[in-house]
Amino acid sequence: MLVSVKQALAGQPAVGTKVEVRGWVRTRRDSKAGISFVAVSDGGCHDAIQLVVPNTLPNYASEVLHLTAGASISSIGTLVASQGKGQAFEIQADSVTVFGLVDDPETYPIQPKQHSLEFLREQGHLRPRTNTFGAVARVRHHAAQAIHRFFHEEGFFWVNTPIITAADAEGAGQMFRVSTLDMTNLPKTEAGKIDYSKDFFGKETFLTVSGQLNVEAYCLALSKVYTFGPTFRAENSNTTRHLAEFWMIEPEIAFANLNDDADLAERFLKYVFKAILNERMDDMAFFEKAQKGVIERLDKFIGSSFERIEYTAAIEILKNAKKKFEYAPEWGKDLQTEHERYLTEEHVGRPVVVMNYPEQIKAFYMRMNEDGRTVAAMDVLAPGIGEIIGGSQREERLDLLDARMRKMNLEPSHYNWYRDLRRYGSVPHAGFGLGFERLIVYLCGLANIRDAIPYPRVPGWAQF
RNA sequence: UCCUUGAUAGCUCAGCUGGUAGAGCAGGCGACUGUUAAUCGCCGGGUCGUAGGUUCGAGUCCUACUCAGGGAGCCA
Repeated sequence: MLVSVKQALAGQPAVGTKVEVRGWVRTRRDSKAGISFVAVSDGGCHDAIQLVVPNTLPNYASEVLHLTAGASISSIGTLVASQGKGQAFEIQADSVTVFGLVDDPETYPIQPKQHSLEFLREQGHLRPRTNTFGAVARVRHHAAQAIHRFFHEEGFFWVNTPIITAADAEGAGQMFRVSTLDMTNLPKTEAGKIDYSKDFFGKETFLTVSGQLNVEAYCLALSKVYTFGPTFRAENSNTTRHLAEFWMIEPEIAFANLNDDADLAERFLKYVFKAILNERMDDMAFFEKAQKGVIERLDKFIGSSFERIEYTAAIEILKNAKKKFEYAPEWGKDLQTEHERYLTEEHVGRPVVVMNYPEQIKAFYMRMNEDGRTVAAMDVLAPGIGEIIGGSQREERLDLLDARMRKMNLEPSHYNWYRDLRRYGSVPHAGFGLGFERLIVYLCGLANIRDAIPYPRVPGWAQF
């Protein structure tokens, strides 16, 4: 019977049964005792199963001895308890069928050795065969499943907001243009500008930078909703934390305030972290070897309650801190990464929610507080990474929303459908945004976000 | 975009005050072995990122460019 490598490693279905496994060779070791040991991985779990291949097989000399890392095979044999150390079970092979050998083993990029992550980024089509990227892919899948499961269990509906949009959701952020116009022969208006009425949608269109505004409309109908999909930013950011194409999770809850939002963020993160520790301990153990403390970090995160601090209080804490900062903390300015790390790592030593920021540094849709100078915004800061979630209570009062838009030089009439939501049965509501890849970076202890997504897109790089 | 570091064999790297290139791994061959990214021996493998310049002579010094890493800003 056909079994997965994962099953075989667990001795399933039972020692003594004839099983078939299929996968890719990791290593081959020959013994003159008349056998070869072939480690085979099918990617379904971290470890490879060991095949014990006797030299009596008809294709032993012609094929088995030419197996190198990356070759694809299937093998039928008997599942047995291993005589060697290092694995509990192995397969005593009766046959080995080769699907594809490696053309030129010397230049096959994925060798049984440590590769640099930079090198592997240039091998985007082969890097999923490595331990690291196999593990990242599996953790990513389980995280995505846990996220959907969390929201589903809490009564949320998944809303698929559009990828192609006409407006800039936050009035900030460079967008990728979507157009079918002939770039070598652009239609012009009488004023000499590009005539987008001739374009596919009859107007200027872009790839979305956030699904938030769209999902708010569904929130004010279905009460609890979330988005989980791709997002695009054309910023020229060359950092370990930015991608031009990334996946974002944005829940939105009606009849809720900022405290409800922070509660949701806390339940959400703990649920997902718990799921990964329960479901992917094999891969987490592997990451632990590369980055000591990643498991403990998640354990502590799950076990601690989030500290909540007012922005104004946070500034005071930073001003009174003995630590010297490169940028002096000052009320009215955004917290620097060094400030965020200090608050969460040194001052409280567990996750922190900073709440109620000065209005001038936050987006137009965030709700004005009673004090008239702060808005109901929050950032969740985590030890070891800093900001992991940003959210807010939304401004549900039309007059105040319009006032803030004008203050930020946005034309309210361009947002009429969004303003309608405040005219017809408006309610207090709140939500937050989370970059999925940043979550993966944190879970796996990765250093660069380009390794948290299968095919990273960043300025100057769109290979594969 | 700014600052900074780097680019030498398929991969990871060494190569001093300039004197025309080395190791480990991988690959091939052999030895040995129920082996664990095995071990040992031998062999093949390089336009030193690109283009100029200085010099009798450049991997090494200078200039420009390209690409990459790290940091910053922006943010998720």
